[in-house]
Amino acid sequence: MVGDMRGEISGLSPRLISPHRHPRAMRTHYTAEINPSLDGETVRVCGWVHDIRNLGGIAFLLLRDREGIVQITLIKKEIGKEMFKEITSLPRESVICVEGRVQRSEQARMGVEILPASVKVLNRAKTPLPLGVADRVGAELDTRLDNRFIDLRKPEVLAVFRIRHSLLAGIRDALMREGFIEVHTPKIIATATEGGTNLFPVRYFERDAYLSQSPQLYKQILMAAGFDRVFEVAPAFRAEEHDTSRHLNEFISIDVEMSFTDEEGAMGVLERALVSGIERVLEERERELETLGVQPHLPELPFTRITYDECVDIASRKGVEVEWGEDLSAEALKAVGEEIPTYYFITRWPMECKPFYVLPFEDDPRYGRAFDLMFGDREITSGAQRNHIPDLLRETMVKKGLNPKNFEFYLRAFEYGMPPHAGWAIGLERITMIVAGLKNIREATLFPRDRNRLVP
RNA sequence: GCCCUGGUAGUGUAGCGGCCUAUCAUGCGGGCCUGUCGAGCCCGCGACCCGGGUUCAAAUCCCGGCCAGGGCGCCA
Repeated sequence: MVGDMRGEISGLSPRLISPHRHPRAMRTHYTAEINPSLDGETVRVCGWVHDIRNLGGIAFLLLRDREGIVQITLIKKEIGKEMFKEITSLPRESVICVEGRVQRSEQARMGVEILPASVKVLNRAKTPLPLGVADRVGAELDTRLDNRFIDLRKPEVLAVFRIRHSLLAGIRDALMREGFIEVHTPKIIATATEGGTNLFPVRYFERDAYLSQSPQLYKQILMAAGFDRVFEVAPAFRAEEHDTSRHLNEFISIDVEMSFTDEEGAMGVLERALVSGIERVLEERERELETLGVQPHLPELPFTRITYDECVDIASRKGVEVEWGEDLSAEALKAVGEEIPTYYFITRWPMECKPFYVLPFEDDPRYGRAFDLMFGDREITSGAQRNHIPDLLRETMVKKGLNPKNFEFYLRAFEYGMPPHAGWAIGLERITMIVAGLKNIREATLFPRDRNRLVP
C-alpha cells in the first residue's frame, strides 16, 4: 500500500494552480512531490501519522497525505532525547506538520527521507482508533461505514473516489463537447414522476411533497422549452425497501435529454460518453487502478445492439423461460450476459415492461423505442425515444393505470410545440462499481443511504 | 419484502451445554533496541448484540427484537 503511493500528484489538470502557492499554505509540498532531486532543500509537509517504527536510537515516522507517504527519519542524537520521546510517542493518525531537510537515501524505500528541524503537532488523535488505517487486519463494510471519516483515509478507499471523479469528468466533458447544457431541476416535487417506485414524503410548508426519484419529467419539459440538449448530474431518491449490494436509496443520476433525434441518437451519445469516462480514468488514474488491482475494460464503439426478442431466444435456448412482455429476470440476464461479457444495448422492448413516456414503434406498437445499457448481466442504464404525441401519451398513461390529471403540468408542455426527443439516465455509483471493480455499491458512495443507514 | 447464514476485546477471529478465570492476530499502555520498511523481543490491558425462557449449569440450546453477510424479487 505504501509502495503504491510514490510518484507525482495523481491526475491533476495541467491548468491546476499549485495548491502550495497560496500565501497561507502550511505545506510546501505534498509527500508525493518529495523526490531525490530535492536533496538538501528545506521543505514543509503536513498530514497524518501513518505509522511509527521506533528502533531506540533512531525512529521512522511515516507521514501520509492525500497524495502519498513520506518517511521522516528521527535520530535521537541529533534532535535530542526529549523531542525524540515526544514525537515517537504520538498516537497514530495524529495530524502534524514537519519542516526539515530532504535527504537522498539508499536505505529509504522511496529513495528519499526528511530529517526534521521542527515538528508541529496540530491535532493529537485519541486512542484506540475505532478503525485502523495502517492495521494489518481487515474490517467489515458496516464497521468501515460507521467510521467512514477514518475509512476514507485509506489509500485504496480514496482511490475509488478519485476514479469516480475522473469517470464523471470524462462523461461531463463528452456531453459538453456534444453541445449539452448542464441544468438543475427541482428535487422537491408535488407528484410521482413515473409511478411504480415509492417516493419519500416531505412536508412542504402546509402541503405534502416528495423527494424526486428522477428528473425525467422536467428534462422533457426543457425539450419543449427549446433547450435542445441538456444533462443533469444530481441525486435521485427511491423509497424502495430493497436492501442489496446493488441498491441505494439515494444515488447520483446522470440524466440526458436531446431533441430532434431518436433512441439510436441517444444511444450514440451514451456510448461515446461512457467511453470518454473510461478513457479519462485510464489516463488520470493509473496509480489508483493499480492500488485497487483492477484494469477496466475500454469497450470499442459502437457497442453491440441486440433486441429484447433475441434475448428471450438466447435465454430459452439455455433453458430459461421468459414470458414475452415480462421484464428480463436476473436468470435470463445471466444467460445473455454469458454470451456478451461486455457493454451492449438491449433494444426494442415490449411496451408492457417500460414506462409510459416511451414512444411505441409505428409499425408494431406492442414494441417501444426503449433501450437498456448492460454490462454482462448487470443493467446500468435505461433510455428511450420519448412519446411526444400528447394524445398517444395520455392513452398510454391510462393503459398503465396512471391518472393524466396528476400530470397536467407535464402534459401541457406537449400541447404547444414539443419536438421529438430521446434520452437516458445512468447511475454514477453503478458505473463506478464496474470500473473500480467493487462488490458493494455502498463502497462507491461516500456516505451511503440504504434501508438501515441514515447516519453518518 | 422473502429464504438461508451469522452477531465474542477498538478491529478481525477461535470456541458452539460443565474442561471458559474465553483462543489467536492486530491494536492500545509500558520496557529494550541507530536503518526500519507487515521491524523485532519482553510485560500488561481489553470482549460473549439486546430482552425473555429451558437447565443443577448457557458465549454455546429455544423464542422475540435489532443489526450484518449471501441469494431472490424490484430497480439506475
